[in-house]
Amino acid sequence: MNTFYATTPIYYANSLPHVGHLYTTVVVDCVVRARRQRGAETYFLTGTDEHGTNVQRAAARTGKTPKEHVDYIVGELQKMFAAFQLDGAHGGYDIFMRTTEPFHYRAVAEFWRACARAQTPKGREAIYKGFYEGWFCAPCATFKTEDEYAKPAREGEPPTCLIHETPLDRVSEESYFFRLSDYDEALLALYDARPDFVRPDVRRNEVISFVKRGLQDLSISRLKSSVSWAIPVPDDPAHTVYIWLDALTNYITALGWSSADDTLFQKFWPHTQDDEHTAFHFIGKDILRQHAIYWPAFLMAAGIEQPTAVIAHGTWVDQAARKLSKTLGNSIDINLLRRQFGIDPVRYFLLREMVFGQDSNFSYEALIARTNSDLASGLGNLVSRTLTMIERYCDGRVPSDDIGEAQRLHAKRAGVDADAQGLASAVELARDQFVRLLDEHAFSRALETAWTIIARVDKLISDAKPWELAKDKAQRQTLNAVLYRAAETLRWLAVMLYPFMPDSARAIWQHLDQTTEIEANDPAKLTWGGLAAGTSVGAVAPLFPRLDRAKKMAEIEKELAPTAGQQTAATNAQTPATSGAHATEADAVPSAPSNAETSPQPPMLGATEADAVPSSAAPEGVVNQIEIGDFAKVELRVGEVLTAERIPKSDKLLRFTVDLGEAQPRQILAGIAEHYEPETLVGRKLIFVANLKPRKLRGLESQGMVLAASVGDEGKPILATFTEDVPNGARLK
RNA sequence: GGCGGGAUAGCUCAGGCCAGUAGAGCGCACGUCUCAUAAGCGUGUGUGCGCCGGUGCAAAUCCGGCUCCCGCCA
Repeated sequence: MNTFYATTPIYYANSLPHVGHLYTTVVVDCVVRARRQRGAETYFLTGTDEHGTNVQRAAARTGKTPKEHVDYIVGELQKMFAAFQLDGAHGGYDIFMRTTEPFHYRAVAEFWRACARAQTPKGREAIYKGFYEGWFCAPCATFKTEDEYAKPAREGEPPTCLIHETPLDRVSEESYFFRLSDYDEALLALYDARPDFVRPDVRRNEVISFVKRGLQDLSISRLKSSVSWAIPVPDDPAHTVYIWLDALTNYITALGWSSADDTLFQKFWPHTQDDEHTAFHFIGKDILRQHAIYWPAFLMAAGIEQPTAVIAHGTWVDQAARKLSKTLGNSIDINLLRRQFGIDPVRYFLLREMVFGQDSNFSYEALIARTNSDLASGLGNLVSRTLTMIERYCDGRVPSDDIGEAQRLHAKRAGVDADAQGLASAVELARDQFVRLLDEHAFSRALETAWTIIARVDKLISDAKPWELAKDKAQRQTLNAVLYRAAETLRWLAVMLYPFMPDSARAIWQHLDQTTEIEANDPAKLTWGGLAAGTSVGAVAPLFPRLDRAKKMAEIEKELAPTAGQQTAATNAQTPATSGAHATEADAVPSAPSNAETSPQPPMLGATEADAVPSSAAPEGVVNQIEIGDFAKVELRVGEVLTAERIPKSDKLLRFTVDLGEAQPRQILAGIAEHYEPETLVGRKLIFVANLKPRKLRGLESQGMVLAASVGDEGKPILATFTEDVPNGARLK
């Protein structure tokens, strides 16, 4: 029997569930269900990557231990997956892998030892001890090269991360290295021998050109004193394992590699490259390098066969082509999606709208449009009209397809073929194309193909006009044949669409009173005529309700308003919703170093950017014009935050000391504590009103104010900042 | 700066390697039907192959140059 192992990345336990998690997991769920139909024995892994500095910090911020923190995140993810029926109980993943499991600790140590024993292709030891010194960005979890950080404004201060704008740490410590530099030729040979190893081609090209440029050895440990929340290096407890080595290894430790019971590993991990045993890693394109370079190199060192392929997909972006992130306030509330649209329409949208591999826009408008045109008017309506007619004209029982010899003339007169040959071969053709496209993970095109079948049957019905035939007793068999053909096509569609929309497919399946498990039906083996005459169709209910666009948008807005802020307490998640992002890398996505969680306004609601911002009554901004002299009265200056702390017993206030280029730093208070963590602001250069009359707040004098955009109905602040370096005290005018 | 990908109808995309009268879906307009979820079917709409030049009887497709966007790298 064929086996098929598919993985999502294990999601970094730093951020709450977002569209990226949902998308990758739905993709893998769809692929796995499709493979099961095709007769493969499958194993579906998802899970969480739970170690590292970022988790440690996020935990500290919320006053939890790292374990408490990751348990919380895991709970949220599992709740989300269960709500979307992606969990094991609903035929989804087989394992929710957690890197904090004891068996993983043990197996990672074993994996490390296996690498340490190994010789590189160039005959040297694969792991060696060295010394690493460099500027390290904790949020990025990587060392930064000279052009990846901004030089400090003053001598003797640390540079700042260009991405996070936070000061870098000078990390110089003893470290183990993986001799990645010795694997370049072996990796290139792998990509060459197996052109499908990295998909799609764009990504493959990227990987190859990266490797061709030469690889640097990879630091694969941290001192336990600097990163304690991690797996210990075997036989050297002063060190802990680098997060990516830890995380990537999960794909085999989850299968019991090196454990007493490695049945799953033996069964599902490829031991040779053939079509019988395949293993696919589905990832977001943002974590390509780790999966297409590091991981294969690690596997080579450990002497383990490679997976079948690493498949990278694109990112969901908003209409301005920006990544969805909470910081930008354009993130999508996936629980809202489920409540407002339901699981299957959301699945359908994700798989239909994104051309797999490319980036794609996410908007509620598009989701409504898809739901209405494709699901309600298309599939849902066809099911409804077919079943209704069977109910009305055939007493609710699927009629026979037979048109007797004597009746053929009648049929011909009504424009109906005597046999279903024409329809059957058209549907078979579409089916073959569908199966092929699905194999290639061309989800959107596979669905397009399935929809050609729907159009074909709609036309069949329109042309044959069953409602006319029903009036003519002589056309009884013609009517029966038409309705049979429509119903039989629905059976095919149910089987084909099952991986995409399991619930809806089952609903159709049950209407046709099918007793076999739908998943046991291989679409490639569908044969025409499988539906038995006499089958009772049961009561008809709409599969996909039509949505009133305006009403739905209003509901979404309404639902977004009160939920904003609910998530704030959860965790400090710098959450770029890159698809399937492994946050170790995902955090490298530009995002303000804040825990600005709330997204009070739904910026994706409007068709244009202008719509995205709730507009007050102010007409075109012509009210309240001022003279240039009025503006000149305001003294705006660049200030660097030297210290920042919460004010006791105040939820909102932060106390800053700010260098405005003056002899003494100033004390300035700002009401942004609900949205920014003080420690993330130290070192940042912000814009201040320097000539504001001092005033006392909570007994402390504030000698100015900080500038921030006020976003949404809640007035969520987003601090104004510079993308280039500016000297402290510089005047804005 | 280097490498890679892309620029096709209002929108989302096919076609491009093997050049032969510009495609699909959505949207929009009109017509039509009434079994059906204001759904279906039909017709039309779109005056679109980023720009310039070359080879060819013929170029979205091949060649050269350019512009813009995206990704990876430096």
